[in-house]
Amino acid sequence: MTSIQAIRGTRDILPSEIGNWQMIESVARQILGCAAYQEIRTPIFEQTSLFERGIGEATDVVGKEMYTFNDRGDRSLTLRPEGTAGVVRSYIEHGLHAQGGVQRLWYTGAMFRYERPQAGRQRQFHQLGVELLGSSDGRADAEVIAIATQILQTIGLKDLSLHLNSIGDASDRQHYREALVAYLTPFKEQLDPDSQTRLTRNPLRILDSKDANTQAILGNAPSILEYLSPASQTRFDALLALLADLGISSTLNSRLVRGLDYYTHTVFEIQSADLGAQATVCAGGRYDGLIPQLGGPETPAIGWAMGLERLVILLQHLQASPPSSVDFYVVSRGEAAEAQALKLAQSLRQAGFKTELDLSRSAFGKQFKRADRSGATACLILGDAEAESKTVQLKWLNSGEQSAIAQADLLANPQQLRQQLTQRST
RNA sequence: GCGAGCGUAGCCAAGUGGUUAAGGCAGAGGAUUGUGAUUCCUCCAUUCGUGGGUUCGAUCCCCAUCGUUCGCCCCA
Repeated sequence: MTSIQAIRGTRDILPSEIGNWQMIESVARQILGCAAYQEIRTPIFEQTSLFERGIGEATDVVGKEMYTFNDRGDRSLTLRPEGTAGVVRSYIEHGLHAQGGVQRLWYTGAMFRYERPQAGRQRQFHQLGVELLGSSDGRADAEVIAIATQILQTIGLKDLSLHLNSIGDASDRQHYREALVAYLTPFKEQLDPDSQTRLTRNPLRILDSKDANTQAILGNAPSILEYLSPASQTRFDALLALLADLGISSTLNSRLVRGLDYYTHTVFEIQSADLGAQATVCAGGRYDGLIPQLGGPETPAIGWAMGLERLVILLQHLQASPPSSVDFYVVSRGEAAEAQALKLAQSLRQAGFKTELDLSRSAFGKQFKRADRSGATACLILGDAEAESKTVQLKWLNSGEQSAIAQADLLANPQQLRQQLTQRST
């Protein structure tokens, strides 16, 4: 193809598949509204240093996946690879912490990572996420997880599993890191090549290596849970009890570590077995250290993000996006009738009826065929005779019944018309 | 960034080193100049992602490139 096509790793969401997207957004909006979360919209690009400092210079996301460029003023900018950093920047910049108490925020939008496209992974993708800032209470962790679960359930997904872990505070993690390195170093030569380099750069990441041999070696490795301080341990136990009390089942996974540097204590993922290699549909955790690190006041916080493309893929496995059908399909023929048809269609729309006007000027037979295919409940017919008498033929498409009615009377009783439509549509 | 598979119309597809590139769906027109089923007829790829090479000749073989799919890395 020499014609212009969408950039690699980007996708058009076409009208035929938009239904699931809109459904997810409206479900999330409704649930988050009920939980008193407020939407926040932050810019799609930010100073590069925000992500370098927030996400961590050593992470792959920052190291090799960012869309970074210099603008005409020679500032280094980056298309956001995730949502939390921007929200936190905004929180600090506008002093939202000074408004007292906790802030419950949510966002949705496009994110960008320069990666090789694959099932459930694109370069431009969409996330929906929440951030609960200003509380270190275990109930905050439980609330946020419960909301994620509720959203996923309400949009109709099943067979999801919640994986949960605590990675403690910075000092817990430091002690554990040393213990893990001490355990793995004797096996260094037997580890897969990636894990060998991670041994010095980011040893915790070895835990979720997919290499079978590495996993076998990890069988006897120390667990992070043994290195939690008493306070961290108490905190985690409390969260487990709260979740159990909410009826949310979870799997404890001491190998679960997250890719971004800012996480502390609670980390979790919600996975589907139905997505191939990209199984995680929602992931998040607590990030008590991030806000001070970005220049804000000491503020504990927790959040998560869902990958919307992945949700849509799962929904498509369940059922096709529901087709939209119209109430009235208006066919007309002849100059006067066409003009009246346009007016009639417009008044139906103003009254809230979904109305499609045939613009083809082709034979009535063709227009009826299109009416049929549009899935319309009823067809309105205007020809020379109707134009003359200011009437319209109203035809119910699934029964074929047809009757004439004065144009002026069609909307005389909109409630009744709506009722008829509901009855006659199958 | 690495590895493997694939690229024929809007969609799904068959196909072969030789020349008019099956079929189906969708679409357009007509049989039916005011009534949607069905049926029937006609039309809808000078071209097989793109560029180059081998060849008397390439959609088919080779190379490159782009895209895509799956996996690795990593992540939502």
